Amino acid sequence: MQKSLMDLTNASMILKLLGDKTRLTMVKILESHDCCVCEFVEIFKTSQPAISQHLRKLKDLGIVKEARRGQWIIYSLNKESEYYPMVKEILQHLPNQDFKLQALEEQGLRISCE
Amino acid sequence: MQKSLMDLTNASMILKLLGDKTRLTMVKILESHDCCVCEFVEIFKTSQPAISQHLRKLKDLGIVKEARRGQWIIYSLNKESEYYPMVKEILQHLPNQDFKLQALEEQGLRISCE
DNA sequence: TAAACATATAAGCAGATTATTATATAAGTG
DNA sequence: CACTTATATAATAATCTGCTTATATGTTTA
Repeated sequence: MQKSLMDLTNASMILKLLGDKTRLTMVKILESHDCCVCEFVEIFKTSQPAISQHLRKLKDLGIVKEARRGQWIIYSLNKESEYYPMVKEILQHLPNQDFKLQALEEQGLRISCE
Repeated sequence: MQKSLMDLTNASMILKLLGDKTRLTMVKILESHDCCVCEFVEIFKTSQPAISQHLRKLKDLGIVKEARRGQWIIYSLNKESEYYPMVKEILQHLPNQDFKLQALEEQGLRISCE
């Protein structure tokens, strides 16, 4: 069972990054659905800059990537990241968060980004 | 492939705990060998209180456990922890750190705790 | 092109984190 | 029992983190 090995410096950086409940939840959500910033703002009931800053950190280490679509910027998991294998395994220990996006949909708030 | 599920609050706490290079290395070392505090002090070239404090945090969340043996306190991974399954998987992505203990042995510093 | 919307960046602050120094506790030894 | 060794705890200082407010950038639309 050989797994992709990463050095301890990088590994601890990634774990610290995921060691924040907001960011960890973001990444878990992105595991099943791409999302734009405004959706995260709704989900986490926090300010847009706070969300942007979390996403920036995730992007800086290559965990997520962004793609502009009109005025929205859609974030997704970067499955090409050298860290993705470990991240994916971690996510498998976490409960699905789809209900959070479903709640948005019921409020009609998800449509805004489609 | 159902894994042990943990809630996001606890998961982020564990990841934050492991998101420190010293602690992550400690846990990786403990994966293959029990260790006492004085060995960690040698390995990390840092102060004894700093090591004690890292171990305290790991112990507080149940990642490691301690056992007194004479004047030494031997730390080991707590495999009964509800978090152990995830921790174990994370460790599998990290390079073996046995060489650190071997270096101690060559200096005759490991014997002190045996 | 001005206004509205979505997002990013910058600056500043409060709370958390980690290391250090000093001291306390506990066990072993002469 | 004094002394040494191993470890823990407390207090403190320096650094880091994450949030807020304010503002800038970029896109769409009237």
